[in-house]
This record gives sequence, structure tokens and C-alpha cells, in this order.
Amino acid sequence: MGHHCCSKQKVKRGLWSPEEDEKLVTHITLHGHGSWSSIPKLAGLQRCGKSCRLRWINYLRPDLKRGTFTEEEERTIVEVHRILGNRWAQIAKHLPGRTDNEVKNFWNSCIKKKLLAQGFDPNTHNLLSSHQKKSKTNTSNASKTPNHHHHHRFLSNSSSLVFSSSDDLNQPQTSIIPNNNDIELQESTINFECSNNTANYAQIDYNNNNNNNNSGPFSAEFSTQFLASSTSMNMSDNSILLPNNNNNNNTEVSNLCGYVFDKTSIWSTTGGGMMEPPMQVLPQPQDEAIGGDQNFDAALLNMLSFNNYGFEDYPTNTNDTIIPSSGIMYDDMDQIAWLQGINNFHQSNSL
DNA sequence: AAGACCTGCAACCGCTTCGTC
DNA sequence: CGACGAAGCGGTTGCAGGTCT
Repeated sequence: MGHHCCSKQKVKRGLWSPEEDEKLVTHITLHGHGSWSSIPKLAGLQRCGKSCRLRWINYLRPDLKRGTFTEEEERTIVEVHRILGNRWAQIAKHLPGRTDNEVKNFWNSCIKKKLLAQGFDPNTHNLLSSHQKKSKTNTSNASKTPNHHHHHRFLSNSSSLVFSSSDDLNQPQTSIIPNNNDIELQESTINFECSNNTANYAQIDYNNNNNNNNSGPFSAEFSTQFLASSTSMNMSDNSILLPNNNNNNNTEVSNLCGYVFDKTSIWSTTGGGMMEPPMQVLPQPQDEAIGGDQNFDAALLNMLSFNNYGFEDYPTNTNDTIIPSSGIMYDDMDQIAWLQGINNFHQSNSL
């Protein structure tokens, strides 16, 4: 089969020699790439334009980072992949100096295996069922040792949440998954354990019995970063009370934050001290959210004025609410509104 | 030592999207 | 509009180098 883009010429294939690289770099440095299809002739290369383009973009471009991926880059890839799937070019845009090809290769050769080893389906990011685990891990040489040191929160197509705790918790795996109608919990208090000064999460689905329009089935996620030992979370009406078990003082719980979301809205809660009643922040029916991070040092937001959820367009006016939470929010156009960590947010916002 | 097997990654192929006329 | 070429994209291939047997 010939190359339809340059079938008339004899075209070299395979790896590029240093001489070819030099020709291409020299030509593009002096003249820019212009039309890729004309490059081979102008640069004196027996390659097709497509091959030149690929070589430049993936290897010769001066702004490429190369080298091994950092842990932070890896985290970013996983987080963004969870939302976008195999859209490598989109994912690579979140990693300055990395190419889609590089990200794709890294995913296929490394991250995928890690996720499988941790018991997650790399396609859906959901926990694998036991029989899925068997069949998936049997087909790879991935480590069989699960990684206990990461939190994972996943949102499935049906808006179900899966909570996978770290081994800091006495209950190593807790999944509270709302069904289509959400789960109505019989009790309004959920107890869970966490160790001192360790960020942990609870995701709680509950029915709010308040009759106003803003009530209804919620899924809630709350951090308890500074709570020690056993914590209970009491929910009544729209408010959430979080007792601090260190001193039995319900009013001084620092850095507690989170957001509440049902299938149509996202509600923020303020951090610090007593939880405020949830405040609606994102009334877009198509929107979904993933949130919460063990750092709890982040994020925004007043989403009501946030039309296009891309970073570039994020409004930085003084009405924006910064809440000490973190996570990812995205709309049905797959635009990521915010990434975990206030530092990430600011970096992204300045792009 | 050598062949088989594995792995990572550069490059390719074919399809889709974009831009121009 | 639609046609057409260019560019973009993602799945896949193939190869070099490493590891295993």
C-alpha cells in the first residue's frame, strides 16, 4: 500500500536518522513549517509530509519536555482521563511539553497496569468486580499488590459514586452507591473511622426531608482532615453538623468542607467551623462532578456566572467563593472547570 | 551463550475534522 | 452548501533493546 499523501515519490519510512532530523529542524527553524505536504521537497527529505509533521510534533519541537513523567503529571493524566477517556490530545493539553503520543504510550505501558493492579478498570476508573479483576489482571503482568495509599473517587455513567478509602480507615472499602432514585438511608448519622490528622472522606447519600425545591436526594462528600479518631456526621434538613471528637465541641471544626450534589445540581458548603447550609453553585442539569482530595487546600467557586467551564474563562472577580475543597468539575462539553488543588487551579487559570 | 519473550516507544495508517474555495 | 486538500487524532504496528529461560 502506498502513501496517499505522497504516492508519487519514493518515501523513506521507519526511524529518522540524525541527518534527517537536522534537515527538518533547520528548515522549520528558518522558514516555519508552512504546509506540511511541501516540507519534504523544501527540506530535501524523502519523507512524506505527514511523517515530517509527526516527527516535528512528537520529537523535534523545542518546547518538548521529554524524560520520565513526574508523579504530578501522572496524577493529572489519571484525573483527566477519568473524565475525557482516551482523548490523548486533550489530555496532553494539561501537560505542558508533553505530546498526545507520549501520554498515550505512558498510559498504555504504565498507568493502565497500575490501575489494574490497584483493582480499577482503566477504562471506567471504577472498581473492578472480583471476576473482572481475575480476567483483567490475568492478562497483564501488573503487580498483584494493591496500592493502599491513594484515595479514589469515581463517578459512573449513572452518577453512582464509589468510595474507595485508604488503609487509614478501619473499613478499607466503603461503597455507597446511589441507584437511579438514590438511596434513602434509614439513619441520618453515618459513622466512620479515620486516623489523626489524616484526610479521609465519606460519601453519603441521603434524602433530605425538607420540602422546599432545593431538597431531595443528595450525594454528599465531606472531608474530615482535622478530625481525629471516630467521627460522626449528622445531617438534618439542609445543614450538616460535624462534631470534633477531640474536644467534643461541635462548633470548632476547622477545614471541613465539601460539596453536595444530586443529579441536577452541585451545592457547595463552606469550610471552617460549622457547615453552612449547602449553597447551590452549579445548576446545569448536564453537569457532573468529582470532588474531594486529600490535600483539601483548594478551590473555587461561584459557578453561577461561570458559563464556559474552561480555565481560561474562569471569572476571577471578588464574588467568587473560594472553598477549601478540591476536585474536578466538568460540563457536558468535557471542559474541566477546576482541578484539585488551589495551586493547580491558579496555574491553570493563568494559562 | 543464545534464542524466546517482553517492553517501551517512535512511527505508521486510516479515519475524522477543519479550512478554504 | 459540497468538494477537496491539509491537519489532527487515536488505534495499532514494528523494532530496538532489555530480560528471561
